[in-house]
Amino acid sequence: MNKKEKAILAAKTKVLKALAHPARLWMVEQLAVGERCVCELVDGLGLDFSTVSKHLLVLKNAGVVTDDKRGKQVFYSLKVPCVLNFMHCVEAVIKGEG
Amino acid sequence: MNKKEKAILAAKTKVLKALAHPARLWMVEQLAVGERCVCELVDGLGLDFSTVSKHLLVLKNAGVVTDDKRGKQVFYSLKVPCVLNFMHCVEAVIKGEG
DNA sequence: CCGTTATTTGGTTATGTTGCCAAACAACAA
DNA sequence: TTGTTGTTTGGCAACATAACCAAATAACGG
Repeated sequence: MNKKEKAILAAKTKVLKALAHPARLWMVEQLAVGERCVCELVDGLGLDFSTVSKHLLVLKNAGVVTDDKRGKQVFYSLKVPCVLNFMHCVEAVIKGEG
Repeated sequence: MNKKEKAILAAKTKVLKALAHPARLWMVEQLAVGERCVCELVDGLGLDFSTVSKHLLVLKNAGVVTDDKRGKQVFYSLKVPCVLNFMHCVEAVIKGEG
């Protein structure tokens, strides 16, 4: 495995890691429906504002979501909708497990 | 979010977490080509046997791979090939980043 | 300007993950 | 049986992650 291959692997891992947390995955599924402000996500999750904000930063750094500040609120939306397609496969894995 | 929804979310997260490590992702990509014994994966990764074995256990517990002992060797293979399809999407995310 | 609301940043503590080593186990050969 | 090879398990030290609180920042209204 050379350096370039390692870098690609690290980049892919970053995306997967970003999705691999219940709160973040839930938010991604919400954003699939449509954009949400941070406050809506906080309400839905029942976590601290700061915690949600940090989770959103992880998703943003991974390139999964974008943010758009409008007035006092920040709206997040899904940047790459195909992310959801592979949830079907994840569900297939879960069923194969039982 | 009720208990059932939380359980489903946790199950999905387990699969994503299993994939969200460079060594494990690399192994999954290898297994997509065909089954491999642990020793081949150890050689490819340059990690300790015990480390690789534990990574494989994570993938197995997540339902991503299966193992088959033949003689002294254990062969691992991809249980749910669709897992690879979504790598295309992950690559799209990476490109969107640059 | 001052206060209020929405969000982010910093810091701390608790918890989880990773990798190595050593030891145990399993299958086979001598 | 003893040795050898391939693999798993247990344990520990290093490091990463997640949650909360408190404080900082940003946008707006009075």
